[in-house]
Amino acid sequence: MLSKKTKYGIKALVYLAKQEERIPVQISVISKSENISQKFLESILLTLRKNGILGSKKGKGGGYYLLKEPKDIPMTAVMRLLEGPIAMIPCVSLNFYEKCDDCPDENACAVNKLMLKVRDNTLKIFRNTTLADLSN
Amino acid sequence: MLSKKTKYGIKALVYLAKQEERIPVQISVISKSENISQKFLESILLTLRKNGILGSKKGKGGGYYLLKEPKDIPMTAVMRLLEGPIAMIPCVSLNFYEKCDDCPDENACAVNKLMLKVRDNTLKIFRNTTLADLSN
DNA sequence: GCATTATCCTAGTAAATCGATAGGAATTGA
DNA sequence: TCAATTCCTATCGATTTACTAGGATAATGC
Repeated sequence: MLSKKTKYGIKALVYLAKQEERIPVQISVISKSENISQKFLESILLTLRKNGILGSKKGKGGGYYLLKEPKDIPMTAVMRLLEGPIAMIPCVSLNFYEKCDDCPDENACAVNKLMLKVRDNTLKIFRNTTLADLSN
Repeated sequence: MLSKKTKYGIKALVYLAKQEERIPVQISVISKSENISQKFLESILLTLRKNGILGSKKGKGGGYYLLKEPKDIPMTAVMRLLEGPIAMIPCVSLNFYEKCDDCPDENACAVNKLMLKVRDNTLKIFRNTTLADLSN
């Protein structure tokens, strides 16, 4: 299940991508437009900034803005930041790999086999979708 | 993230599918073979039985067995039973649809658009994969 | 400089979900 | 009757989720 954090984060990014110019947009503006709790959105934008997706400016006329062009922001980056692993199970994750306690042999595991297929497909979608694709 | 419930459920089903004959297998046998807590597995097999995937027999020589041939059990059924929705967000779910509170127009929603694509792909995999495919 | 307007940062918290566990009732076979 | 097994309900600690609170910090404009 996609968390609200990720959902709101994507919506905010799309909102920023749709702006004509890359000038700072205040949290309050985005939160009102997208019906997101302002304080919650604040924490989400903060992590996006800390991880190089957004830039920010403090004080009057401040706010958040995209650091790159929307076409250069793949959804893999956004998903991994906000949601965590793209795989449904750690033993098939590229970036968050972990061995299963109960499983003696991954190659013989049916769950591994199935979830690997799912991950491959999902990954392909997120890799081939950028913020630009979502904001048209 | 795939829950342990689903993971264990799939493993148990694969174990049963691999049996030569459709005779009852005890919970304790499966739990030992697959390294699953017996009590937890018990509750999982119970829901699989209550939903027409497994049959059971009580008393000595009792246990659980598949009610259908592995090739006739698609992963969609198993996933929906144990994990719930296949979609990552309710607004693109076929069997567990729910409208988003914050979203005035689904068709204009970027998250909806993206997650619909993911669901389509994942669904295709689960539909085309049966228990038989996993137990070879 | 000082007030205002914003982000920055750390904590906390209520509710839900997860991953079990406990304990006994019901049923079956020998 | 007894032992083996599933059936069923209830509970529980830990973790995660979706926020909220409250102030620190920085930039702007007068």
